[in-house]
Amino acid sequence: MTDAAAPAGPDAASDAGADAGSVGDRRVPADRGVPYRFGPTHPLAGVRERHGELPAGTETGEVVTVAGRLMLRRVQGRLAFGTLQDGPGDRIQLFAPAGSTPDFVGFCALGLGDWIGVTGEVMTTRKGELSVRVDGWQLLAPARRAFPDKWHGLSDTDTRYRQRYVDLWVTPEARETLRMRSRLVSLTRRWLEDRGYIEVETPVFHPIPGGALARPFTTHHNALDLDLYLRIAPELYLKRLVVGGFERVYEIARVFRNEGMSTRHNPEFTMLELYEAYGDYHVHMALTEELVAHLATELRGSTVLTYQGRELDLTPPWRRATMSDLVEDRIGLRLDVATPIDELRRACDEHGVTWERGYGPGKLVLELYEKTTEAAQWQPVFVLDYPQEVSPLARRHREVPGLVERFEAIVAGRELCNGFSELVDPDDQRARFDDQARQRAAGDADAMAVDDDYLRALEYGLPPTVGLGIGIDRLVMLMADAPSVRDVILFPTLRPEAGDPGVPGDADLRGDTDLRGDTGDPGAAGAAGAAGAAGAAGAGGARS
RNA sequence: GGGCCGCUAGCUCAAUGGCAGAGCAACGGACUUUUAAUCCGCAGGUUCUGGGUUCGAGUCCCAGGCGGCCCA
Repeated sequence: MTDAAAPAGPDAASDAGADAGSVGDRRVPADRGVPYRFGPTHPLAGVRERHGELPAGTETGEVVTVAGRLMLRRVQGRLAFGTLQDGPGDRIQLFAPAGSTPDFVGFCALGLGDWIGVTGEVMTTRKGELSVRVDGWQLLAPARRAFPDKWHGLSDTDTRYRQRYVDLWVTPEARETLRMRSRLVSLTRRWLEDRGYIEVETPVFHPIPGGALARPFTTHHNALDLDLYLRIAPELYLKRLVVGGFERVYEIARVFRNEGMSTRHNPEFTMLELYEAYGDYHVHMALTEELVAHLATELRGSTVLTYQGRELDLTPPWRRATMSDLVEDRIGLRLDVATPIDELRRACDEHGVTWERGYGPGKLVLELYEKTTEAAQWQPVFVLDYPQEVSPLARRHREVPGLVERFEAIVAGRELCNGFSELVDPDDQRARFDDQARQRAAGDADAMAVDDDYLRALEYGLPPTVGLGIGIDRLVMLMADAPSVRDVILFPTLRPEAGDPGVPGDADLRGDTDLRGDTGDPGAAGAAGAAGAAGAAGAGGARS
């Protein structure tokens, strides 16, 4: 590997280096002298691995080609030092004596943040700092905007989220968190596939929003002249696949819920959903705790970790407790779906839980649990056996009337996952849908609608099946010790920046437009407001 | 939706109601072993927006925008 000729050898690099001397002038077109391809021989961590501890003043004789951004620079007359950083966040010093560095002046004129490629011998300085001597170098991309303060980085969270491309360079925690997310997803895929699960992709556009109690986003298909919903859950499609004979399926699904935003809620988020034929909810409780323990071990080196300064022990098995038991522990009242409704309402009033007339006993119990008990659970616990009233897709409890075989794992006071023995009886499912439709008609925007095709699928036969949804964003928050969901999402949903010309005029969004600039008549766009006019102006400007 | 906090140079931050500043970055110069290099010089502003109070507003008041935290 290392002996292979570097695509940009010292000679080639020095030629380009001479050309790059003009780079100090930021008005030069961005790709002047920038190659179409570059071939680093090692990531910076690789250079460090190969030359761990060397005495000061060593010349290794090994020539490497590395690339990254110039993050620091110390020019000292006839000798210059630079600090190169690469994508994974590793750094190495560049050592550039005027006598041997091609276009030394150009090298010294590089700006902080510029991408460069460097070829040279690995060595250590008199102080023992591992360095690459700049025998050849090449500009790969100038940073035409000033990089943030080299010491303080970015502090404004808004800017960090909006300009993640900068944040990832200057905020190590952001880089580590978001790279950890990627590894977590990858590990999850491998782990599931090792257990016979196959990954599928089901539609994002749903004619009927289903699979969860949540408010959907709407969109419109022009050619079909059809309103569609962005999915709030992939659940009903995945269970169709179990009917179709995919006995173990999973999807890492981006879902969309048109609800409030907070440190725990982004309008679009990622849910792992999986379904396993022949299993009941005990199967997926075991799977959940094993998967999470596996991820914790791989990502954090232990199943015991700290989240926001508090210890969290994810070692299986996790505690299992019924909702009624947990509520009783918390507020000292034995309540369940068989409790008279007046008593439940009184308990709500006593604990400051708001309720509505339409709430049945199940909804009241759930509200009480969520408002008084859920956030108090820190160590992982499987909360078992939810009211049927609030679980329209879950199978009746095999022993307790009015309940279903459903569980949620609560970790650090928050719901991490939700699973249940799936409702397999089409008649029962139709009754549940009808009940939901009544609630919907009564004004509950979160309630489900009847999905006839799903019922038809059930009529072909869904075997005993268990299903599970795990919130990937929240899982990453736990693993990365992140306080906000926005820290684990590369580009969290934000309002557009003020004066953002990126919003096209309303006319541009209608069907038969050919060119944005031509249809955005500022006069006609008057009703569409300033954003429309700005959009048209922006498009026109870009074309001139 | 409510409460509190924040918004000043590219970045990080100052500024009793009295000439809007510093460090870093940029720009010019010195410097051959630095580690956030150092030193000299120079330039940089719609103080988020719009009103108001005042002789005078970054600062006080009102409205709005964006963000953060807490609550619902």
